[in-house]
Amino acid sequence: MARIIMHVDMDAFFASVELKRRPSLRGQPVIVGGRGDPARRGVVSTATYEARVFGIHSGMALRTAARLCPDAVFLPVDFPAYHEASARVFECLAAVSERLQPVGLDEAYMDISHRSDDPLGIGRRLKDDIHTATDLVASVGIGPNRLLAKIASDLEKPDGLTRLRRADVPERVWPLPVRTLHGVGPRTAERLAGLGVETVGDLARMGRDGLSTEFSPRHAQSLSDSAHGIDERPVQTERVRKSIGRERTFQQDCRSSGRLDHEARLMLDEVRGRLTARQLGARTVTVKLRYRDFTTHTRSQSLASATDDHEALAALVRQCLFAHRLHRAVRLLGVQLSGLTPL
DNA sequence: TCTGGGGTCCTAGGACCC
DNA sequence: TCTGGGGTCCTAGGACCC
Repeated sequence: MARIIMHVDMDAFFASVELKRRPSLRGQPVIVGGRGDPARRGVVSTATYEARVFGIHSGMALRTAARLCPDAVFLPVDFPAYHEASARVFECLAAVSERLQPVGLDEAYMDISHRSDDPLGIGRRLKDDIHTATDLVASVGIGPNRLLAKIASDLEKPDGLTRLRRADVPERVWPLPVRTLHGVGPRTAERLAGLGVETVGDLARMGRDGLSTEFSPRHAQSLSDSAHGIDERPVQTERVRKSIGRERTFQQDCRSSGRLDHEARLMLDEVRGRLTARQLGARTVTVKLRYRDFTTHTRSQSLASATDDHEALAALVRQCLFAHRLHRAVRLLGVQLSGLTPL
């Protein structure tokens, strides 16, 4: 039986939640990110469509955003509020299909192959339900797989409802830039541009063999498949967490190894709290350091078996930190636990 | 002094074992 | 003394996503 996948994506989610409690800001360029202070280090999480007109997009430095749009209203991220809104959205989604894969707070894939009613009708009712429950607007994409469902949900954003069939790919997907494809980031797009590939259609014409000069066999195959709208990844209803970590960018780069040692210890305390809350032990500790020039180095140490023994983990953190031999100012410090096992 | 913080997956080399 | 492959684990780094 042919699969039918639905992708639901909330429109400007964080910013829309903020506008609900600050209606006076409607119609203005609003940027949610970091501490809401463009003078401090941080990036844009979400911007309203009024702000996007100025070229502002998520991931952009707050400072840069303030330069592009000096009149924008900057707000700090408030995860508890977004979690609450997200929970109500997911109640609506769960009513449509229990084959549900959340992607962050504001996105999900659903497998609706088992439903016999019209997929577009399901999508329309779902959008209505979400709007009634939360006063928020969602875009819905429907396709034969996750890849095309996701592209479809983006096609008519905001407030979109779009279905893409495999047969629509040449006409509707091939003209789009390669960056449209999930898994093609800035680096891959750059390498593709070097091959003269700008659009998804260019990519399809290049084929797996044309790509294999530049990419690994697996990567070439998956790029070629994506360009043809082929994607067999199932909707994954449950996933096992593989790592837990905490990282922090300093407002001013840190040169003190004593301070780093102290901060690393605090981070470990916090991460370990989440570890024990989930009744997990960890086997591997990774310490990450990022410098001013944005080079990043990691150091890992493993134990023979998973533990939640604080002193043992703290000793590993110290070893990793020492191995880095700090002699440069540190911009970011991170502590991550992996090799997670139920205790 | 442009570039957060939470993650996932892939690759590649070396160690080690059979 | 010189020579295989295959498999798995560990570590480091890179790309990507929301």
